[in-house]
Amino acid sequence: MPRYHEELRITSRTPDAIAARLEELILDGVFRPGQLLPSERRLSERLQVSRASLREGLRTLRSKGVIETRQGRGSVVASLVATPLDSPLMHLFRDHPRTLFDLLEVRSLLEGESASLAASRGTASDRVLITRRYQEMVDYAEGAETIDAERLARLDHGFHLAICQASHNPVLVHTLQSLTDLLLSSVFASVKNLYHRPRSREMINRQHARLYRAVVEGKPELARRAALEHLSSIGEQLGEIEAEEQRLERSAMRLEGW
Amino acid sequence: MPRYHEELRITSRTPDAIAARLEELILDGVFRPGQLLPSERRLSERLQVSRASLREGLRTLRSKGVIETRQGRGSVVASLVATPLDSPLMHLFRDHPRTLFDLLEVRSLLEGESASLAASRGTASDRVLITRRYQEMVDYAEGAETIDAERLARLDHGFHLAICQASHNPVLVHTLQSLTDLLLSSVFASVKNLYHRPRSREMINRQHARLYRAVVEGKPELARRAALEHLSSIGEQLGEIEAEEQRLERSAMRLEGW
DNA sequence: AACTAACGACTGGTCTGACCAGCAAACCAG
DNA sequence: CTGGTTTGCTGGTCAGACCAGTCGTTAGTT
Repeated sequence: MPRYHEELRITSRTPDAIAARLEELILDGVFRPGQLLPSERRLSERLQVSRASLREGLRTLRSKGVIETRQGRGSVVASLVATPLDSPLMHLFRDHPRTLFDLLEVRSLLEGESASLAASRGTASDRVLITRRYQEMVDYAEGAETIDAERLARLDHGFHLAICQASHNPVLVHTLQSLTDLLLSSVFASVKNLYHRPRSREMINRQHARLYRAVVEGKPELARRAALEHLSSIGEQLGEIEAEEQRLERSAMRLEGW
Repeated sequence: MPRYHEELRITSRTPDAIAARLEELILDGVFRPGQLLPSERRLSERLQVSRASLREGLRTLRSKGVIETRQGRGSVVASLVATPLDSPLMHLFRDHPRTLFDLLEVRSLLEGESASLAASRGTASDRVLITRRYQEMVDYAEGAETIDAERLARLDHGFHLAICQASHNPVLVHTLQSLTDLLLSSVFASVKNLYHRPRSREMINRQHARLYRAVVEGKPELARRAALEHLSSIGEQLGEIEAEEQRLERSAMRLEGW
């Protein structure tokens, strides 16, 4: 029996409407890159269409590269941009550490805007997600007796990502994401060190708390300032660590008779 | 009962194999542009696959623009002249104009920062280069009797790029560059229209002049504001043009008896 | 207790046969 | 000849079935 579910019929053919609807959901952040979509059976039931039509809709998304599907597993939202590990910038970073600060400069700008938008545009469910990420991070930072820097870094990243996604600007999410990837892949070692220094960790915790409060309480300008200060202080810490490493390296070089 | 027609199973999933096979037939000239394909029932029988799979295959071709289908008529091979360049999230831009504003939002932020940095950090030689680009652009805009929109767009872009480079932040240059590419490749037609509208062109000229002066005179905040206003006004203009095009498209659809 | 093999409950992939909706040519009454 | 109706095609959609990977759990073995 053909259905007349208005929402999916108005625009055009059913499968095209399905594809458009799913794309919207992705843009709205309901389905996020890397996330597993509901199963075909569930989706077709939810959208009130047959699985055949649903599948045709999914197929157009697949051919556009928006989702990836594997039998037995499901469909996941593809990351909007494949970050080429060998990007033109990577070389700059290896050869010229000063670009690290250039990177942080741009990131500050984007993180600040992102926090501000999250505070002003964030929905209730965004705040729930942000809170969850924040709690996970705090729980681990305070609960664990031995801290795995890599894991903490991941939780930290998750927290910032949640805030960014609450900005409801996919372009912003994407841009910030790729810059973060760049940062992590170039100075990951230093970032790890950051979490090993008790003084740095304390400061980071305080800044996270301020940022978190500003965002969930919907105070854009406060959120922006908190993000900016957070980033700039991280920049300083990273600078110290880099300098330290260079001193170590140079003394090692002297030891080796250079 | 599932079939095991070797020819269509070896490579991959059935519908993909179908799409590939049909593309081959088109390339071989068996089906020519403009020609009506056999009906779905006939094709599915001929290729020994179910109509559902055949339809998924056809849908892939449709989303690639290889065929066009109308209910009650059939599917015809599209003239395969224009091969549009494909990007993962290009489709999102075409199908969801709202992301255009997300893009402009981020670009404004970066252009503003870029202008501000250029004003505060720019060296004498930076100012020389910026001035040169600005002059080239103004000379062409005022001197030529017939204006080539594409050339003007290139000069415009060169001006903004010179400013961005004066910020002395390679990361900023790179990020802004990639966003600009994205913008141009998604709405290039609209951008061109921008230069064809006398009112828009005048406004752009005035804004360029203000931005230029602020930068070379070393006034960061003024430069940022000029850039922001420039971008936001361009956003408005693009919005108008897009809306106009949609109106044209819709009336064309009515003409065709949709 | 630790490993492994088998099970079961998912997932997507495919098939079938049915009915609806649009189109066009054949047909028939005026 | 003209205009409306019938008829048989087309794609569009649906429900329900079964096949085929995947993964967590559980029962059996070592």
